[in-house]
Amino acid sequence: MSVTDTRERLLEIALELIWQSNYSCVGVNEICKQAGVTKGAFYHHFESKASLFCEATAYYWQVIRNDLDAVFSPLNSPLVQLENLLHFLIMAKLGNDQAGIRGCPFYTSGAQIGSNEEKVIEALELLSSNAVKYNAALVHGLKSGGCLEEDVDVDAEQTGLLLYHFIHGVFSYAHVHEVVENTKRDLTVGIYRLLGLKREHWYAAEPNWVPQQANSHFVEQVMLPRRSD
Amino acid sequence: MSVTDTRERLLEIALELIWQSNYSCVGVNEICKQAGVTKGAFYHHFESKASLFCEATAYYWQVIRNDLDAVFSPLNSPLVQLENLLHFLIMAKLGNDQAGIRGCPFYTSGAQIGSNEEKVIEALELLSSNAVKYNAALVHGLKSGGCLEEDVDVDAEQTGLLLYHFIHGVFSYAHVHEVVENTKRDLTVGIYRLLGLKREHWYAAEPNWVPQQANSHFVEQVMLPRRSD
DNA sequence: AAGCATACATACCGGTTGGTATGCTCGTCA
DNA sequence: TGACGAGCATACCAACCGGTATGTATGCTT
Repeated sequence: MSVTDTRERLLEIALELIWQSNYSCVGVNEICKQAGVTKGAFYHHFESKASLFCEATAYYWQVIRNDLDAVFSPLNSPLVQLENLLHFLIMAKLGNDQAGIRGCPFYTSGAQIGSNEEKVIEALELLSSNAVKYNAALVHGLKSGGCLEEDVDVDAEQTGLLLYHFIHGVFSYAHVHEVVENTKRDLTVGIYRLLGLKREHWYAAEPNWVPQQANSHFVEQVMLPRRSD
Repeated sequence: MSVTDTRERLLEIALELIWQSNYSCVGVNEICKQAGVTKGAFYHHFESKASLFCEATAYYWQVIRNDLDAVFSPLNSPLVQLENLLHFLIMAKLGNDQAGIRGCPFYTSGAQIGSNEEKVIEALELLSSNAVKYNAALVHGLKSGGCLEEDVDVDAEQTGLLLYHFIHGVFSYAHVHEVVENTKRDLTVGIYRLLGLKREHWYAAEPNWVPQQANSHFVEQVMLPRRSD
């Protein structure tokens, strides 16, 4: 195993475990066990569990921003971008098999970290603000394209934030209650409505986004009970 | 202290602590300490931490359903009900002082409980399904009153669920990131949009709901660091 | 007054947590 | 060839976790 391998492996496993469960439920021991390394290796590469978490957020963002850039590629019309987003969300959170639901690995974790660890909160804020920026750009494109109902006193930035809230609300619920069936439908309708998408554009475009091979290693399966049993 | 006092006190303190933080971060020791009782008393009244949590959900529901019934009183027009809901949410989550943000005490807790403890998941599901019912009733009323944009293929039940997702998304975020300023505005706009509320009814009615005195004891302050430091 | 159950208080338990101290094994370079 | 640091493995730690065993004060019943 090369030098950077162990480190990356720890990051990936940690992400996967936190994704399936959440920060406070995932112990250092469990991470090491799944990664096939010892605690000595862990604390050789990371100074603390929180530190790992910080680096994992950056790592996570680095991974998904490629996908997001593809989803929101300027080559795609705003309507295609929208359908791409929906497709991306469904794939990322539910996966191909639609077996288990992953929450956002970070969304529910914020409240579980000591408030003294400001670095972590900052990392989370960077993540969410970036996500909102993508959303806002989408809104802006749709608006310019005349796809949205007129709405003078609400700007793209705010609508992007509304989308962010809603999306995480949906998946957070789905993650906890393990219901899948209506998730895609609810997600779609909710986003359409929050956008104020004109009715004639509902389900109008076909998504052209496909998961990038480069990320498939990231979604490799790690077997463990979903919660802390 | 009377017999039922200790028990109720434990329930209330536990709720308050979970509210400010979350299930897995709140220990039995901390609950006992804040409640001013010993562990012996705790395990005299509750057979486990999870059991307490179950009873707390029921207790919580019993408390807020009075408020919800007042918010959604048939004496109020649907538009007033809507504004009441907004008012209620802001008051319940942000409080009068707008100092700290409380997440829903249960929303983020689901993922932190052993999956073997099915009872807890059931209790949570009852809670959320009840909330959705209230929302759905509101949607139905607004629709009957002709306040909503026509939307043939989305029923009241589904819209109620969308509202639920969005609301919890907003407060979950606010709770973690401790931002308050735009919460009320975002919440309002998002709900209006998800409802498809006709533009002429935005901000149209005045809420007539006021917090019930009976619940004020429930929101008593408990001092502790917000997260598990 | 005897008997007994309720309502706790105190002390303690095994297991797990995040974190550390120490030692070993390599490849590298003087 | 020998010093040395990077990259770990092993063993261990105090703190804390949820939970329990046992003692005790109080009040009700008979």
